[in-house]
Amino acid sequence: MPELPEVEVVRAGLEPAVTGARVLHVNVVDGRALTRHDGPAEDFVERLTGRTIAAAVRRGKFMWFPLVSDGSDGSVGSDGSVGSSRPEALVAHLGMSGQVLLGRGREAARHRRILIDVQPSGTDRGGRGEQPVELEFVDQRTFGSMAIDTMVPTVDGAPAGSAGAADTRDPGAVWRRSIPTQVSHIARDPLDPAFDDDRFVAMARKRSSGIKRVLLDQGVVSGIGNIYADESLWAAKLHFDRPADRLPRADLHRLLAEVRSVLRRALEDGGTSFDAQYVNVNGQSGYFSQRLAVYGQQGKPCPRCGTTIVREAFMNRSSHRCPVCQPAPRQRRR
DNA sequence: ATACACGCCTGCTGGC
DNA sequence: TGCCAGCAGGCGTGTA
Repeated sequence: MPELPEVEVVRAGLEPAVTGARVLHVNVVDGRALTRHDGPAEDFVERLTGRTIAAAVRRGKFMWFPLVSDGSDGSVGSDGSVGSSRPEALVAHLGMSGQVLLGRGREAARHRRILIDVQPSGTDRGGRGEQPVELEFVDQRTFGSMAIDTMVPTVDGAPAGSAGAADTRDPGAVWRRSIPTQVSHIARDPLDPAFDDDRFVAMARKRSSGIKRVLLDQGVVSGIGNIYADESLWAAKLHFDRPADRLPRADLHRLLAEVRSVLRRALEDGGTSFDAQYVNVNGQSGYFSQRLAVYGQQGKPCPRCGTTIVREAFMNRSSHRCPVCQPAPRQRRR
């Protein structure tokens, strides 16, 4: 279940391979991987083939790869677009079980959905032509997908997301301040320098639902899924069903700080893996699962107080908490 | 506007 | 031992 740290690991892994690379060939093995693409597979292939990838960007759990036309230097057109046409990007969401693997001549993964062959730029490595690289989009449950989407300017004028080295290398590029249409409704994530803490607190305090529901609402704050929601709430000593509009501002700010701490630690460990479903671009697992305090830890002692962790139903999914550190709210609603 | 159920999908697990 | 219901869960959509 890739959440922000897992997606960022993938983005960072792809960045050196795809930045400046030219798309040589596209093979849609399974059309279900294009559910986010507005058009047939042929259209996807046509609009991607021959394009050059400017960077690898991420906001929350979405990744995208701004496309420039071949030969373009990324210059700004009169309409504010990059290159000669409307700005476009290859958008990718890993869904529940998506992976992007890098390599050449690898044995085909069982749930291979899309293959993209790219020619790395190679110009910064002595000018010697590098071998083509294969991007393999693998997705067991097909909740993930790719698409070619047009981009629109960010509403706040700030960079659209995390772009690794391009954050400092290309701060002024038009694509930095453009976001794919289908990602534009997604809120910034807590690791984004342009994330507005006060705005998050204000939005949360207008919601009568439980705080966990708010954490999982990608329109309020992005990148958090069930695992990191539970971990963050445990760290902040908050029960998942505490009505968000009754939480003191200080608690929400504290929660935000814990969210960031959890996400950063998970990132350091290469993400959370329970099985082979989440891996980096080289097929390797992350190690954060060994540091989980509550998620999947039902029956085990709370790392803080020793009380047995419980698992409960919430929002048609499971929540994990310490009954002592995270007591149920006094007045349950509904 | 917000809240919430549902469908999408495959593979694993637990119960009978 | 074998089978199948239930579960895992992010996101878009539809309905209230």
